[in-house]
Amino acid sequence: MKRDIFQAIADPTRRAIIALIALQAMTPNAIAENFNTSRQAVSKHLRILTECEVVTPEQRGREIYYRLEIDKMKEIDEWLDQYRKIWESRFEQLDVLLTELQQEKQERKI
Amino acid sequence: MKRDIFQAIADPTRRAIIALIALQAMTPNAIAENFNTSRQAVSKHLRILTECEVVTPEQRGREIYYRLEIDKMKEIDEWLDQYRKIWESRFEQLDVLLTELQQEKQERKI
DNA sequence: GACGCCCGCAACTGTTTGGTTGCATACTCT
DNA sequence: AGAGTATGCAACCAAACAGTTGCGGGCGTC
Repeated sequence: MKRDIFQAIADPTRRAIIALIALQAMTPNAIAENFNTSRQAVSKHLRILTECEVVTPEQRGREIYYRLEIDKMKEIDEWLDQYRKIWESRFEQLDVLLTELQQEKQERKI
Repeated sequence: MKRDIFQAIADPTRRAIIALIALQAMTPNAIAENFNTSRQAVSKHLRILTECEVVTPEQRGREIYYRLEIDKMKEIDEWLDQYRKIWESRFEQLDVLLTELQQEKQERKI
């Protein structure tokens, strides 16, 4: 079964889990208490997130803390980069257009 | 039916379509020719992408050109921003740690 | 107007997914 | 060792999804 980061963030519940554990690792029970979902549902999402390596389990006694692998988020950032270039170049084009219009205005004044 | 940009990019075929039409609008047939998929399969993905407003159809004669709404990509960028802050702060912490180690080294030399 | 493209829509199929329920395992505390 | 807690795993279900097939409606050319 091939999973990727994009599938991981496709589900709103999973995005909520990611946001929740971003700042500090949490246990499945603690996560489930934070929004109205059953522990088992959270557990299934955590399994998927673990498979995607977005999240890493850390056993501490009888509890398992799940920690966000922030580096995986960078993968999305890298993928987005190709489009960032496009919207930045569009912005530059708009900028060029605006300055051209400004120049025309100036020339007409003369 | 609620769709969002994250569902749009969850499917690899859809990411390929997005990448394909990023630079210039294309028709469903033209898109389908670019990778081994049927026209109808592409058409279904385009419908989902249209519902997510990632893509906009433009009728020209009997052809329909699909154009990428690059601004929708910015939404992902904005969502990613909260995590970007985290990994940047981690990097800074690492930096602080390194300079501290460096200082200790210096002090020991004295 | 008739034919040939380009395309969306509806019906159908096999697969995946999100969620629930029940059970087994492992650790902690007394 | 026994009770209680934290958790994963398998089985099951309904809904969603990706893809195929067939059909009908525009548009353009002859």
